[in-house]
Order: sequence, then C-alpha cells, then structure tokens
Amino acid sequence: MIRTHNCGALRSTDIGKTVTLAGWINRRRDHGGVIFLDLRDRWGMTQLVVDAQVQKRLNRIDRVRPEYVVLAEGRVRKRPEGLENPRLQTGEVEVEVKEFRILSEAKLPPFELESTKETDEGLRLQYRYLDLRRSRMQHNLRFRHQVTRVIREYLSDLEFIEVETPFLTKSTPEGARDFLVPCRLAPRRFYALPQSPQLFKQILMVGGVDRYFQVVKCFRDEDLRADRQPEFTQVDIEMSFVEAGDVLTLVEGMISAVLEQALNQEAKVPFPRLSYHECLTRYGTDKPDLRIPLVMEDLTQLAVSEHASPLWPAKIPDDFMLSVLPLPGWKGFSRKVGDDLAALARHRGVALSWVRNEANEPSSPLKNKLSKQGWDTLTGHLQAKGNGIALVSWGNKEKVREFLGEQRKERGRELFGEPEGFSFCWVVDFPLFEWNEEERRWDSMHHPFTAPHPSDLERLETETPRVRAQSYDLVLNGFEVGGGSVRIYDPVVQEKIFRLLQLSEEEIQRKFGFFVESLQYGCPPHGGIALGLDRLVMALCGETSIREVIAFPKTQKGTCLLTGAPSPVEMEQLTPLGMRLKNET
RNA sequence: GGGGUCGUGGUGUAGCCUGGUCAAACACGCCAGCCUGUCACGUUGGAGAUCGCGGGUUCAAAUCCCGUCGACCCCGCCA
Repeated sequence: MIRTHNCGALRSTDIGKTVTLAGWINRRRDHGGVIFLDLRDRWGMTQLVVDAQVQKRLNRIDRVRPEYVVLAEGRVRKRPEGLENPRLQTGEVEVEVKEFRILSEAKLPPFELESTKETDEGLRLQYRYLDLRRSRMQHNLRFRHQVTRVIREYLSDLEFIEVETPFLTKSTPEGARDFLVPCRLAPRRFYALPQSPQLFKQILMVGGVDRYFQVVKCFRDEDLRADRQPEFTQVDIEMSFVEAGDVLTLVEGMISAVLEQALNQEAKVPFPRLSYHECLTRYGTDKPDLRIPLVMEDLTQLAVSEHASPLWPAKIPDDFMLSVLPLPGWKGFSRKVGDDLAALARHRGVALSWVRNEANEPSSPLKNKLSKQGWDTLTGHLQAKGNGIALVSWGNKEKVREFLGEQRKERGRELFGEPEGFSFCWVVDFPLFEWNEEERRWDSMHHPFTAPHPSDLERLETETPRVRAQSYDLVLNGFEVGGGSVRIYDPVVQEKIFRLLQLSEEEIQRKFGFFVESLQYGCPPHGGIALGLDRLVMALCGETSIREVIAFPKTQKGTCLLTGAPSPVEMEQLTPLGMRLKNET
C-alpha cells in the first residue's frame, strides 16, 4: 500500500504515529515560514504542515498547486490549543510533513472545485472527472450505492435472485422508440436494446425462478428531460404466485429499509393508495405530491343543475368539468391577481373565476350568474373549508384538471413554502386501455401483458374504457418512481387483449410469438414492478435532475460531452454490417 | 417538431433595454514578492477577454436585427 491512512481517518488517538497519506491538494496556505496543505480524498481532508526547516530540505514543495496528487509522510501531532478545526473530522490533528512527493501534477482546472458558484453544466459534463471529485457528486454516488446495496440485500434476504437478461435482444413493446444495433453475423437485421426486461422477467417466472430482481439499464430513444435519460436504471422485480397487494407490501418494506438504512429515517407504511380517478379529481395529476395540503373538488354536478347559467352551454358536454380549489388563507390574492389568473386560464383553454369566502359573507363574480340555490350549494361547499379564496375552473375535463393541478402546486408553494420530507403513495386502478385518437384504436395504458381486474373481465369488449388494470404506480413527492402490474398468465386472456389492441395474428407471432408460446407451457400467476432508480435516488437526495445521480449522464440532446459520443464511424465499420450512409460521397 | 432562458478573461457575474464616455467593471481563481498558525489565511504587485460563431444595420455594435452552434427548462414524445 502506498498510504497508511486515508485523508479522513486520523484522530487524536493517532497522535505520535508516523503515517503516509496520499490524495489531492485541496488548498494551500503559504505563510512563508509555514505552509499548510489540505490533502483531500474520498474520505475527507487532513491538514499537512510543512515547517520552515523542512521546506528547505524538501525539493521545491512550494511548487504544489491545487489538484496535484501527492504523497506525504510525517508524524501526526495535536493541533495547538484553540486551533482545532471542528469542521473537519480530522480537525483535532495535523500531519507534520517529513517526506513529500508529487505523484501527478495538475493543470489549472477549468472551474473551481471548491466553490459556491453555480458551474456551467456543460463544463461539468465535459470535465466530469473533476466534477466527480466535488463533494456533491461524491455524496450522491455514495448515496446511490447505499440505496442499491440496501435494495439488493433486502431482496436477496427474501430469496429473490438477481438474474441478468440480454441487452442485445428483440424489441419489447413498451411504446417507446428502440435503440437499434446492427448485427454483423446477420446483416440487414438488428438487435434492439431493451426498453425494459419485461418479457424476459415474465419468462423467468415461467421458468420457475419465482422471485427475480435485477438492477438493470434500460434504453429508450426519446427526448430527454431533467428526469429522463436515454439510458436509465431500473430496479426490476417479478414474483410468482402473488396478487397486487403482495407486490405493494414488498416494495413498502423495501423502501422502508432504504429510508432506514440509507437515510436513518422512518417510513410511514403502508403508503396511501389512491385510485387513478381520485388522483385526477383531487390533485389533477396521476402523480400527486401529497406534501401539498391542497385538494381540488369536483363540482361538475353543480354545473349540470345550473344549466341555465350563462357561464357554460345549456347542454353540458360529456368531457365537461367544474372543479374548485380552495386556498385557505391566501393573502396574495387581489382582483388583479384573479384577473391575471383568469387570463392565464383562458390561454390554456379553460374558464376561471373565484369565490372570496370571508366572514360568512362570500362574494364572487359568479354570484349573479348562478341561481340562489346554485350559489348556496357552491358557497356551502367552500364554507366547510374555511375562509379564503377558492379558485373555480370549468371547461374541458383534462384541461381543468391540468390547470388547477398546476395551481395547486404553485399556490401550495406560495402558501406553505417548498415542501419537505418524503411522501410516497400508490396510484392504483388505472384504466387498462386508453384511446389512441390518431390510430383510432385502443392502446394499453401500461403494457399489453397487464391483467385486467377480474371483475372487469367480462366487459372487456362491451365497456372497454371502464376496464381497470391490476396495475400500480409508486409516486414520491410528485415523481413517478415506479410502476408495475399483475400480469396475464392465461394465454386465452392474452389473446383477447391482443385482439382488442387490433394486433393481427401475424403481428402477434412476429413480435412476441415466443412469449405467447411460453404461456402455454404452465405459467404461474405472477406480477411485479420496476422502480426508476435514478429518480428514486434523485428525490431521496434532494436533487432535481437525475444527471446529479448519474456518473456520466448525457446532455439534453443526448450527447456525451466527455467522450463526444455519438460520433461518426469509418465506412469500413459499416460495410460488414451491410450498411452505407445516405448522401455519403 | 415547437416555446422559453442563458452564452462577456480560467470561473461566476455586471454592462445590453436607452449603440459612442468600454483598448470592458467586480468577485473568485491564476502568477510573482512578503509573511511561522492558517483552514474561504492575510498583504503588495501583475498577467489574463478579438464579449459563442457568421452575417447585416450604422459614421460607430458586447449592446440593435437575422442566421447558426452549444447548455439548460418545458410542450409534443416518453411511464
């Protein structure tokens, strides 16, 4: 070993020992007579002291600069009385340098590593190795490791086994664009990188693995966001002979273990379970942030009974909704703010008004547009919520939900500040299908292998939009961090679903004939879930972008600023693949 | 595919709206000198910027206009 201790190890109990440390120069304070050097590594920082006599003996020690990698041998000594540094773990002691060697010199870094300034993210990514030295990334990477470690141990203890599945595979139908990989041994054919190991993990169930998990990269060729990278990591789980509740309980236990062991926090389990419909109605989204104590209320019935009102058409359309968002104690409201919000709402295609609910004398621009009875119904609802402003919005259902859902978040921030802590919840009872207007057919909301609710099975064809899926999403602080379902294990039901999705026999065979066939050889009932590890870790360490918890992330345009990928390739590389670039000269 | 924010010494910003006084200011960093107790050391001095790139308007452009490149945020897309 080059070193005897790391830079975070020395304590007062080590005083008198001769030690050898190695690391990066974090900062130097040259006082002429005495030089202080902060030596840094993953574990911490130790102050090196080079006294005047030693300086003369050591060859050009004044040459060292920040980020030089050095080796220092010396004696651990107690810092003089009153000069300890409580901000360092090693702050009781310092190392009196006797021997010193520069192992690597370093150019001037393109940004300051120790700085409170925001650093341009492009620079950070281009020089990621320097960025990784900073405490933020060091912490995030270690934290991520801690989380995955707890997960692996938790699942392993419950007799789950981690099984690897192929990256060079056939595209599994998750709805996203595939990354394609040409195949030299089979020219004109392509592998696809998996969007998830969905079919493989189900086949593992058919294969009797029973309890599978994998911490695995998935690939989706879609546009990037703060919480989306083209390659991302899932904690993929599948288990046999279970119902939905078993999966939820398992994950709740797993998340509890993560919170306890990685963050030393208690998790409140079980997590609240909200139906998809309830979520949209109360929070305007299917991934609500429950830390915001504001709830919307559906009063569409009021509009229906007030069909004579000039506010909306006499014949209330099917996709119409009227919803209120009570904002108790909102001080920021004024006529002007209300008008501005109404204008914003109009811009988003919905109507907006408000009720001022004060001192038992509610007032509102709506008052004389409603019947006495309608007005009383509206204010009756609001009085129960306490004094303050309530926003009232109506129009297209989806737009109303979206707008008030947004307002809920924004006004929530205004009223209660930035929410803190971790709030998990399950969203369940998703519709099995959603209508695809462009293609004029039904699409699977989750994926085509999701089992319908047993009680909805017979209305598959008759009431397609009302068929509920045995699927569930895990939501943390408004981020979707996981999703899964109980799967279909009956080939007949699977067949029915495919037919409903208007997949031809030929298509079924071509795309996943191998999978359908596997169902015919004794498939256990099974279900599972996939957690977005990047998002989970991001939310748990308070970051707002998954790039902060990925060692080498890509830019929003999908490029890697460190390596320059993607990059052109030589024509000689394409030829054996049977490929040629268009417009190539 | 679309909307938005940003781009000025090594870094972070000011200046841009209202063109000239800008051969560009401040802080950090960097270099050199001084300093034996600092830990965001102090102190004295110094170097360092064709204002992302290209074009246009103008007597004159960091500043106005057009295009382009890059980073970020969002919609579409994606669970």
